[in-house]
This record gives sequence, C-alpha cells and structure tokens, in this order.
Amino acid sequence: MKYEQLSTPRQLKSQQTKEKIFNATLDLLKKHGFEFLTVKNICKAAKVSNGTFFHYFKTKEELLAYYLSEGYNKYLTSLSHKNISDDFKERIINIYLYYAKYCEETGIDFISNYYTTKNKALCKRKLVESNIGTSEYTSIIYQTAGDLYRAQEAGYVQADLSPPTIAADICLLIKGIIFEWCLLEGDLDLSYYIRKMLTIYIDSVVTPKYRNDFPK
Amino acid sequence: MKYEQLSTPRQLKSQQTKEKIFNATLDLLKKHGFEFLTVKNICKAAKVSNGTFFHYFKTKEELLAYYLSEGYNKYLTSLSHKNISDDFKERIINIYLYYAKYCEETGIDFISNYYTTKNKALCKRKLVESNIGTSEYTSIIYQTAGDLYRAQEAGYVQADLSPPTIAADICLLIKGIIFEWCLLEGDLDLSYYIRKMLTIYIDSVVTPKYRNDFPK
Amino acid sequence: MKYEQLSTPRQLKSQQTKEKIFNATLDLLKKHGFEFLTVKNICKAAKVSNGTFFHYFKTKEELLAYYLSEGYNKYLTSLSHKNISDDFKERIINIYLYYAKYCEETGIDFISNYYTTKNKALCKRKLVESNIGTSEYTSIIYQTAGDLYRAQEAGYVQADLSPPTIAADICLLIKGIIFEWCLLEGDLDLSYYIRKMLTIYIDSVVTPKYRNDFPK
Amino acid sequence: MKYEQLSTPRQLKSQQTKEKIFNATLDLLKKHGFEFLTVKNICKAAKVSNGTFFHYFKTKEELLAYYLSEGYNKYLTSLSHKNISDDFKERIINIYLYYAKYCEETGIDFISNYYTTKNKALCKRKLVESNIGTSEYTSIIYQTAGDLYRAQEAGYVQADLSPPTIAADICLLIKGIIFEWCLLEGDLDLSYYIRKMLTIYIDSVVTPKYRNDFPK
DNA sequence: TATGAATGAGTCTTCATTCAT
DNA sequence: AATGAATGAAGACTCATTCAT
Repeated sequence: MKYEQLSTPRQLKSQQTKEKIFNATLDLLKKHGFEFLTVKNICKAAKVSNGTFFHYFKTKEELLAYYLSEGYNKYLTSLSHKNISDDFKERIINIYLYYAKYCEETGIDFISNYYTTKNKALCKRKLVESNIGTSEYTSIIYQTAGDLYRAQEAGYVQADLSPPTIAADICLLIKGIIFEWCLLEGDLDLSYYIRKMLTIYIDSVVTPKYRNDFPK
Repeated sequence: MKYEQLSTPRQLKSQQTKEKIFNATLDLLKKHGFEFLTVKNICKAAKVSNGTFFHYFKTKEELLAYYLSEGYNKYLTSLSHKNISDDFKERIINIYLYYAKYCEETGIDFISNYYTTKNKALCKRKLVESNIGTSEYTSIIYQTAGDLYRAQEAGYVQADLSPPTIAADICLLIKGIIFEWCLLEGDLDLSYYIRKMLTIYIDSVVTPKYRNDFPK
Repeated sequence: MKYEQLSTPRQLKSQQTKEKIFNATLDLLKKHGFEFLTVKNICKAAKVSNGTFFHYFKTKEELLAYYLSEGYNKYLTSLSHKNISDDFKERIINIYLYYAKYCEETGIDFISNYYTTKNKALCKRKLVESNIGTSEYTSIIYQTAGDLYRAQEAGYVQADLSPPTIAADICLLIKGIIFEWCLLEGDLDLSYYIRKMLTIYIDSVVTPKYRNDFPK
Repeated sequence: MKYEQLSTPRQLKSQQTKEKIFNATLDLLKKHGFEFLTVKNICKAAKVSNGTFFHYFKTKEELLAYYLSEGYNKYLTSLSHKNISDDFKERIINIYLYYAKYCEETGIDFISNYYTTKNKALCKRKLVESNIGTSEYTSIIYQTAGDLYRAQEAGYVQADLSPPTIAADICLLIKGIIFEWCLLEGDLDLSYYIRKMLTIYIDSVVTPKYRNDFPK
C-alpha cells in the first residue's frame, strides 16, 4: 500500500479524497452501525459530493470490499509483529487472537454483515472455485497449515493427520465463534473463547512428545 | 399452541388466515431468501391483503418470531424418538445428529437464509432478552444441559464445569458446522463433522471415570 | 371501460386517484414535454404521494402503457361516429384523419417517444410474433382491409391486388408521415399530408370503374 | 473537411484524438444503441479522458452533429457513381436505391438507433434551424430537386408543382420505408419498396408528355 | 493538448406501516 | 375480520458538465 501512494499533488489529493471517504465509512460504521451507512451519509460525513463517491467507487459494495481489503492489509502489517513462541499451539492461537482483534476493530456491524452464508470470501474452497482471488482466510489458513507442517515434522502433531484438514477445522471453529459473537451482538469474549476452543481442539491432535516438551 | 386453537367458525377462519400467512412466509423464504421477504410479497403469496397482515402481526418481526417457534414445534414432534443410549456422549451427539437431519430435510436453501447474524432465534440469550418466545435452540440446550447434569451427578463430567456453559459451547460448535455447511452449499458431511467435533469437545470435559466406564 | 367503473365509494375513490395521476401525466406531457415527465413531477402535479404512484403503477413504463391504451380507447369511441361516405377512398382517409387527430391530442412529446424503431406495437407482424396483444395499428389495419375487400368486390380496386398488402402499404405511408411530423416537432399539417399521400397511393390502385363512379 | 486536415505533429494528433472519439461513438451506437451513448462510455471506449471529450466537443450534441456530417461524407464518396439515365424518374429512384444500399451496408443496428424522432439530422429543416451543419438528406434533397427542376423545364413535371416540395415528399416516403424496415428488423425488401412507392408518387406528378416520351 | 477530480440535481423505485372503511 | 389506499422518507445510482492542473 505504502508504495502505491503517488507523489504528484494531483494524485495525492485524489488519494486523500478516497481516504476521506474511507475514513468516513469507518467512522460511521463504528459510531452508528451498518444501517446508517448510506451513500448519502458517507458523503455528508466525508464532506464530498455524491458524484465523487461514485467516482471512486463504482458501487457501494465496492467500497465495502475496499474497506475490507484495507482492513486486512492493516491487519497483516500489525501481524508482522513477533509471534515468536516455540510452542506451535501458542503460535496458532496467536494468529486467531489477532484476527479477533481485527474483527473487533473493524466493528461488529460490519462483520455481522460480512458473516453471511452467501459470502464466498469466508470459504476458501468456494473462493478458489470462483477464482475471485484471496481473502483474509486464505492467508490465515496458509499460516496455520505452515505451522502445523513444521509441528508435524517435529513430531508434535499426530502423523496420520493432514495439516490442511486441521487448519480447515480450526477455521470452522473460528467461524463458529465469530458467528456467535455476531449473534450476541458483541457480547462474547472472543479471545477467551478462541483460546478455549482452539486449546481443546489442538490438544486432541498433538502427540505425547508435544505434551512432554510443552507440559501444561 | 394447542389451547389457542379455537372452535367457532369465525375463530377457525382467523386461525386459517394466520396459517396462510405463515405458510406463505415459509415458502417465500425457501424459494427466494430473506431479502425477498417483504410484507407485500408475503401478502401476495398468502393471497391476503396488506392490512390483514398487520391485523395478525403487529410487526414484521413478530411474524418472524412466530415463524421460528412454529418451526421449533415441528422439530420437537419429529424429535420424539427414542434416544436410549446409556452413554451421555452418545445421547448428546444423537440430539445434534437429529438436528442435522432436520436441517437437511428443511433444505439448505432455507437454512442458508435462516443462518443469519441477524436471526435472534439462533441465540438463546438474545431471544430471551427480546422476549419473543422460544426457538429450537432453547429446547436443544435444555435437553443437552439435562443430560449433562445427570452425567455430572454420575461423575462423568468434571465437577468444576457448568452444564449450561458446556451446552452453550456445544451449540456454538454446531452453529459453526452448520454455517460451514451452508458456505459449502451442502458439500460437507454434517453428521461426520458433528460427531467429530462433539467427540473432541466432550472428551475434553469428561472424567477418568467416564473413560473407564465407556472405553474407546 | 365504462362498465368497469365500480360503484362502491372505496373503489370510486381509487378510480379517481388513478385518474388524477393519469390526468397529471397528460397535463405535464402537454405543457412541459416528455423530459419533464418524472415520477416526482407527476406526483406533485397529481397531489399524490410518491408511494401512491407505485401503488397504481408498478413502473413508470406501466403508466405510459396505460396512458396509451386509454388514449386508444378514447380514440375508438370517438371513432364510432359516422364514417358514412360511399366512397371507400374517403372512408379510409377518414380513418387516418382520425388517427392523426388522436396523435395530435395525445401530444407530440408522447408520440415522439412512442415512434421508436424498437416499438413492436407499431408493427403488426412483430406484434403477432411476440403475441403481446393488439395495438392501435392492428385495429386500423383491419378496418382498412375490410373497406378494401368490399371495394374490391364492388370492382373499385384492381383485382390482382391484395387488400392486406394495400392496407400495410397505407400504414407504412402513415407511419412515415407521423415520423416526419415528430421530426418537425409538430410543424407539419398532418391532415393535409395524410389526405395528399393517401390520395396518390389509393388512386394508383383503383379501377376505371371507380374513377367513373366517383369522378374527380 | 479535407482542408481542415493539418500537418504539424501536434495538429495531427489532435485530429487523431477527435477521430478516436468519433469511432468510439460509431461503435457504441452500433453495438449498444442511443441510450448507452453517454459521455463517460464514449470516453471509455475511445480511451480518452472525460475532459478531452469536452475539449473537442463543446457539448454532447455537437459530437452527434459531427458524427452525422461525417457519415454524410462517406455516403457522398460512395455515391460518386454514374447515374446516367435520361429518365428523371429512374435517376431519382437510383439515388434512393443508393441510399438504401448505404443503409444496408451501415447495418440495421446502427440505422435503427439512428432513426429516432429526436435525430435532427433526419430533418433538413430542423437541421438548418439549429445550424448544426448538413446531413445526408440535405444533399439528397438537393440532388433530387435538381433533377426535378430539369424535368420540369423539359415539360415532364406538372408546371404548378414545386420541385423542393416534391423532393421533400419523396424524402418523407423514404423515411417511412426505412422506418418500417427497422421495425421489421430488416425483413423488408428495401429496393422493392422504394421503387414501388416512388413510382406511384412520381407517376402522380408527371405530365402526359413524360408518359409519352417514356412509355411503360 | 490532455487529464480526471469534482459536482449535485435528478432518476426510479422500495417498503413497513397506518387508517378509514 | 378484512381490505387496500395512502404515506413519504430513504435507497442506490446517473450524467453532462466544469475546472484546476
């Protein structure tokens, strides 16, 4: 993203306008929720004309997509922190705790609308089939699977299990928790549940060796 | 419900009209999804006037609530099966296998539209708060919790855990699976996943005594 | 139409509202032209809410269709006047003079939009193919053909010509004139041109006997 | 036009840009029709910026005017054929048979979109009023009128008729035929109808002398 | 010459709900 | 009990045009 920022004053201003719209969206979503997120309101909040909105985004949906990918990028950068535990379980849990943080920051209103049965982005397999591209889950699953492969090589994960399958199961679990979080309108301790459920699940796939090397 | 069924011809007709609206809703939801479910469309499908709708339901939301409790009733009747295992784990798994069957029979189209973040019926707590009534989950949770209480008394479930909490966790798990099933457009072995995930989860709450009495 | 007018006060009012919308449309079209004919303006002129408009007409297009068929009906009734000439040429010319009157009354703005290359209603053959129903031309052509058949039997029309073909030719001629009238934004003496062109054309299909019986 | 073509590289590029816009317009009109012809779409198709459009054409209407005169020029060149009959009727018919050819070559899709009631280019009088320039009809009418003048001098056309009026009538006739051709989606023998209708019309304005000199 | 950011009035349409009959 | 006429705010989106760069 950073490198895409252009330098002529013209392009800079354009960039800023798009950002104004983006920030207004973010603001509106947090303060008033999805239902308040109309094009008109966004424009008013961004102090931008109606036409300008559609100059930058072909469609309201496109804004939301942009919103998401931006958020995802933010997430990625913030994730490039130290996730340095030796314990692969901790590492994986950390990944999802970060995702939880991202969801919380994005705002439940948005996430609620995002967690739809129709949303192919939530489903890696369908995403690939409809070759739309990548989504946040794609990358998370890859990371998780990577950690699992290494753990399996180290003899920490049962040899007869497939890392991708485990990663997919974990994703399913996470989706369930996020879904519940949405249902409860945010009234659920995401971090607590993620840690709890992942612990139970991962404990069921580790080897005695793991339990020995990382007791309790 | 039964006691509300009235017998004078007038009341009978009233009952029928309400049912017409209900059936139209069901039909519409199955065939066209939530977004198509406008009052106007319901009335058209039910061959009933716009005003009649609001005579029977103060609000569109009220219809939805009614709708849910009805679905629940149907489910309950079909559930009146024998669930006679001694193993509480099996009993609980059975409950959800039945629910899976219900989902499959109802059809993925319907369930897909039903599994919305907005659907309070999926969330016991919210359901109570908005005192709309009961839903299928309410009763399932009760049954599950009941089995867990008995299992705990028998020393099969760790004493420091709360049956309602466990039941809620299980529900969360199930929702995640159903959600994934919807995402995959039915291309997921519901029964297999339910058994797998519940086994992992329940195994994490049982006592050595249980493992002893019900080995493997 | 008349017999469809209903009598309960309720239905009467409904009828009146629809008429208000219709009249407003007519008025707007005449006074300000097609471009001014927006739903909003119609509602304002009819002193009716926006929603009411869509209660009566599913779509703006539907209003226009209604507008046309109403106009056509008016035309039909007004046509049921005496067209009593013995001279079939006069009879036919009269038919089209009436149609001209109808066009003028309907307003050039509307007709201009109606005379589109895409408008199947203008083309009997295409109309039949797409079995949409009837249009004003259908009935006019039938009338014309009828007069021609009788004239042919009386020995006034050349025996080797087909009345339907002649009728179609005449229609083509009329469309050309109306089209020109539209192009000239009304600045064309419709009646004069219709009489002139039809006279030339019909004179080319009559027999000496006709010229003898109806000299000059 | 020719004299406007300039030679410095800058002017050349300017010319090319204008042509790009022109060709895009042509393409769009053929493929998608008038309604799709927005400035934005034109620019996208021409791979030119929005501002550039308004640099070359003060207004969308001006483009359309330019468009027409260009089409006319093309027609003119293709018309540079020999039309050598002595019979003025044949000469006139020939002119329009050429026009028919032009229409057929241009393609019915294009012509269908062109034959709009709004298209001032179809109407010499309006064209002059809005002083947009010339159109194909202008030149055709001039040619026709020229032939008629000569014919009248030779005593072939009734002395009390005005050649321009006759020419205009013929044009009207032609437009009607082309319009019908469009309505029938090309399923009309243009040449046949043109010959038929013009013959009938012209026969109604000739003198006995003509009939004598050009029997049959 | 060429760009494209910005405008904003204007488009049709939807929808839950009220209320007099 | 049942009707359906009426509401009107709100929705997303279009488009020719201007103008600073």
